Amino acid sequence: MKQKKVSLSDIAEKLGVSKTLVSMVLNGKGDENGISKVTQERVLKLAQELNYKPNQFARSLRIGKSNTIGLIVSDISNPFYAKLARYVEDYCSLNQYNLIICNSDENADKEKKIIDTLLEKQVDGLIISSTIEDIEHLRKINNEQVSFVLVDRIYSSYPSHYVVVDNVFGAREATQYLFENGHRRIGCFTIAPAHISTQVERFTGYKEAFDTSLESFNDFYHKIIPRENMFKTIYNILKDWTSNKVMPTAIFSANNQITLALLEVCRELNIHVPSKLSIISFDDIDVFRFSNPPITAILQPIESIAKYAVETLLKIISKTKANEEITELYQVKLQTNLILRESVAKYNI
Amino acid sequence: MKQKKVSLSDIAEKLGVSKTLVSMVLNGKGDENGISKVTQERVLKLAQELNYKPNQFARSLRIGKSNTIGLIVSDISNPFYAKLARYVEDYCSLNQYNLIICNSDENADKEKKIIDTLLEKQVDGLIISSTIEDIEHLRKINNEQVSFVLVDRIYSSYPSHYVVVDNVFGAREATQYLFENGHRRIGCFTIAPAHISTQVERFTGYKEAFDTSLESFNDFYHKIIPRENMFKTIYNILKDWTSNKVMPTAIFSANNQITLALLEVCRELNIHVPSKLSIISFDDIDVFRFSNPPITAILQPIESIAKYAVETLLKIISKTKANEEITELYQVKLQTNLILRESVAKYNI
DNA sequence: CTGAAAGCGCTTACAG
DNA sequence: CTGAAAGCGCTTACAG
Repeated sequence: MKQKKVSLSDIAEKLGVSKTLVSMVLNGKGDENGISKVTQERVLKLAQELNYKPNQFARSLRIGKSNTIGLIVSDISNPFYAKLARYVEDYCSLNQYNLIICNSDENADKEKKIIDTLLEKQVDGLIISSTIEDIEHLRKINNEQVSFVLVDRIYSSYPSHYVVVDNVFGAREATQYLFENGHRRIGCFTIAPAHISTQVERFTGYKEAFDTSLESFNDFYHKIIPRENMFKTIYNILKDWTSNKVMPTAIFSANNQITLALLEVCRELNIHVPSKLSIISFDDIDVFRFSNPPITAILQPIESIAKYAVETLLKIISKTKANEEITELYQVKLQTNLILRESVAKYNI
Repeated sequence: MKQKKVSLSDIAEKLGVSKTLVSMVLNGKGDENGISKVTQERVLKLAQELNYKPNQFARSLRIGKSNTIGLIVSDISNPFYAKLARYVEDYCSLNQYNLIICNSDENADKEKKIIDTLLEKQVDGLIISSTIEDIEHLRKINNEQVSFVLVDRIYSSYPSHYVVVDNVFGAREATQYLFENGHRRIGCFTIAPAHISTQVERFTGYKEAFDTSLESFNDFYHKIIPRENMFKTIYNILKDWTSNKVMPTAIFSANNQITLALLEVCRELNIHVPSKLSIISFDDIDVFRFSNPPITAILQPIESIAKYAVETLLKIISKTKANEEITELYQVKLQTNLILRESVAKYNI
């Protein structure tokens, strides 16, 4: 049988003092309120003995602050988000904040529900890698109670605080690298849903590389891969390209999950990487270091993303609590790094 | 500027009814309390309009239940725990529970602090992959307020609810597979700290395989790898074995992180896998499907672990709340599956 | 059918 | 130096 939890009044009663006093002492405000050392000692000692743990609900209810923030990502088991979540957690606990992590599964309705639940839980703020297309909803959140900062994905048409990576730059650099290695027929795979900013921007970067390389561009080689049946979809695309003798010599993959599926398809179809097909991928996950061949990839500074996101959010939260007007928008854009490995071959020019 | 949150009394006031009534209607208890349909409609409508969100702190404080559970793992960015967390999250939300995930970093003190924080947050229960060696602390938790179930790791000397995998079986089957392929000099790498039950059990399974194969066993080939400097440690071990001409022909690795480091070392030392060294690993992570060569691995049924853990915990919680005596211990042990790939070669007998 | 009141466990002005 | 009282936003016996 569980024992009853001990509360402030339990301590106060046993000591014959008031709850006020106990509360002050336990919150380190004993000195500033001139509570005698002796009394403080007694309180501390008994709290220790009884293994007293303040009820955070009561506390939060009273002071109107939960010291909790929520993180919403599409899928925590995706290595990119797993790492991101880990670092966000780290920076939260560094600042005495708790974190609640939620998965939206790339489903806008689910994300909206999650936001509602999180608001009911009175989180002080939100870090969101949003999948919602409808900007109105974000506006609604903003008008409501919480501060939030967007990570990873943003809405170009809606100004907000955000911490992202320069996807255009990263994608362009990668595609240019393919050009430098002699490739001209370069495919681009992005992942559905197509409106997600990362995918839009990476496609833009890919496209821009054609301009800087003075190559004419058409989007024949751009394919949007649905999340379900990635393997099958890619399989059919490659089959189609080969049989029509228009197989590209290189593919820029804008998402790590797509790259994994692409690698499997290549294995299945006996398309050797990189001699028959060069591959370059966004995100640098563990698999790419160990795969055959190791994959040339665009590394995102995940820890920095997490750090800036948490710091920005906490800054906004404290300003809001202090009733300060927030005039500026905190917008951080970080650089990517191209990690050269062995999945890109020179194409004979 | 954020608008003030709307509360029950706001609604009650505007409608000229009591908070009681509003609360009842919003909790779906309108009918059973015989609130007229019309009134119910009005309440529901206004709540909707005002975008009312019940304050869960107040609610939880009042009813003494948070509908939140905590999950403690060593590192959420380890793919095994990332997947586990994902599934636990799924089963939680399926049951209207929220989840708080924390990382202990294999640090017992940190884990204890996390447990305290979680208790202050009034979680209804805990799912723990514990790194604490000192059983007394667990006993303390048990005597306190929360129900908990252990996952992944257990304490053989301390009876508790748990959901684990049959590590002995998995390790034995894997090692036997090496024997069947002609190997006799078989190494075993476990990860520190050595007291963790998974590592102990996997070593036991490895050892048992020698018995069933009628081979004499000595622990010369068993090495405990510290978490820091895995690469360097393994590097030195392999160097040492080769120069002393006692290099094993196969290694059973009891942890996926070790396997990754081992793979890197082999690459560095030009030890070809599997022709020079066969490798078999616990945990089946993405990398193993794509690595060169693909790694033969022991698959844990992560989703089932999560499912049973959540279900068990919720069962215990509801019994406790109902003041029922919990007489039996819920202990689930699940089977592993050996996934055959290409990292084990036949050793000429 | 509906409401007044108590209470969950805290913190914080205010008073002495 | 210390305490009584109010109040955060809910739910729930209880009364009518």
